[in-house]
Amino acid sequence: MRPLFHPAEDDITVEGILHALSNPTRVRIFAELAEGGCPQTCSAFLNVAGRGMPKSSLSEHFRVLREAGLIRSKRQGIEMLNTARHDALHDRFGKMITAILETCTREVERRKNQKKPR
Amino acid sequence: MRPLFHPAEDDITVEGILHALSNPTRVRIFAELAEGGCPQTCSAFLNVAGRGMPKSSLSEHFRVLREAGLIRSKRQGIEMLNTARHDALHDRFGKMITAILETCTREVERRKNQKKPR
DNA sequence: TTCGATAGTTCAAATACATTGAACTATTAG
DNA sequence: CTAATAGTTCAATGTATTTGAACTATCGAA
Repeated sequence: MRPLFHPAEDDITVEGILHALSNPTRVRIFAELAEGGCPQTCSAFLNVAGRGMPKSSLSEHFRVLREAGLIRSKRQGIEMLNTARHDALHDRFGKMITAILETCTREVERRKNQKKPR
Repeated sequence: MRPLFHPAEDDITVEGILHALSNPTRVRIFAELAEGGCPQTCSAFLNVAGRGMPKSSLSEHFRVLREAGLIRSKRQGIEMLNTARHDALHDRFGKMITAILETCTREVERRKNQKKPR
């Protein structure tokens, strides 16, 4: 298995971040990693979109997040632990990422409230 | 020619916005429309990425921005005038969009400064 | 030290999306 | 009517995403 690629801090781009976060599954994964604080395995997200997601698809989503520089993945025994790369992201992208996550959280709430009055 | 589709304010989604802005050409177009203030024709952006861009590609980029709810396009005589949909975007997405545009502007500067010391 | 279970990756095929040259529509001016 | 200009649409091609199946890695038990 080839070693997992993590870009250097300098090679992280705003396009890469926006592309990675423009997918609803990925933004939910990243939000949990960034806000939750503690490292999470990949399989913790198998039911992230309600229906179960194929693990090959999940693996691909983690790869995109990793190669955009948003997360760091590290093997710990049998599983993989993923964390948000707070340090690498804070100075150049912190404000933007915070705004994106806030907006996503708020919009999820909004949709819930909109669905009820039927 | 079928009439141009603009989503209702309520149908604008954060995924749609992030997807639209995850393309460097589109984010540059939107930045100019949002920051410049005055309406702009499509062809004003034919040289947006240095090299000339095919007008069919440009048309497609404008369609994506329009259908994400980021811009409004209106025929004015022979040409099309495009404006940022500030009102529709402000309350729910204003902060996020501002942060994205600020970050993109700053990152463009950063790349310029990085290229010089060669 | 092998077997089985679990976690995740990689491959390859199918499907979806993006790009673009060429043809088309719409408007204006002469 | 004709020509010129602005932009859209179509269709072909190219690129990216999705996913089942096969594979690798690690651990614990026999």
